Amino acid sequence: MPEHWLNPPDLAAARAAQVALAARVVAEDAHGPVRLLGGVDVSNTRFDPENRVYAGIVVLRFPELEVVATASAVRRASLPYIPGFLGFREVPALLAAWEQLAVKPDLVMVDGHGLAHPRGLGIAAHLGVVLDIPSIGVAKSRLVGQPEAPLGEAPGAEVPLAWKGRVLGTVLRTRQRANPLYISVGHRVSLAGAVAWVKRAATGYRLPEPTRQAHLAANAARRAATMAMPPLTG
DNA sequence: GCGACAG
DNA sequence: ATCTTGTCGC
Repeated sequence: MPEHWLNPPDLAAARAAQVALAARVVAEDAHGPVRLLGGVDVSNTRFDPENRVYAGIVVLRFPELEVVATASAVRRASLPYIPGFLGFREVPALLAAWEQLAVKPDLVMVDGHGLAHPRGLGIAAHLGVVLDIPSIGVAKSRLVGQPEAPLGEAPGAEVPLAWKGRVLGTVLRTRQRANPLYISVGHRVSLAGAVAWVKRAATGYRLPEPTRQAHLAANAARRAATMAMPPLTG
């Protein structure tokens, strides 16, 4: 795997890497039975001169949705947050956490977009292709595209997310009176399959359990590290 | 040139 | 993403 797929020298190289990686995305259900669902997320500390990012990964048994494994890792981000280049900022830390995982999941839900990205390589697709594992993008807001029609207010309501005449994902309402989620293919999963998995992992909260638990894990890792820091004196 | 812009 | 407790509404 080319080094610049994770740490490009500049944005031009990052852009080229995304195009190359996007060509490797498999938008079809190419995976075995899913007994273990994974959830990944990253937490940031604001005003941190060191640009540290805390990655959290959780593994849940399906269909029970009980957490059976957790892992976390801290890395210094090589880039600030730039819309469209989130993967380069968070994937390295996620890979470090992945290595710490005692048991690997059969499919992972990522906090962010997959194919619903300007170059078809949101963080979910980025992570999926680099690890070559089934992945799904579960974003809380849109990056590109617009809903093709008004979204129903009932949980389960969904509408295609279109951009430039193409359907890149699905806008899905998982909870009444809560903003919808933006689901898209990450890798080795079809859009229909991605939406189905998110629904199967829904528990009444806005976020599906894998991503919800990953968010908690990432925050826990950050707080633990922060509280371990020696107090400033003088 | 201007506005939009995952986490 | 993050700063932050209680509070209003379903």
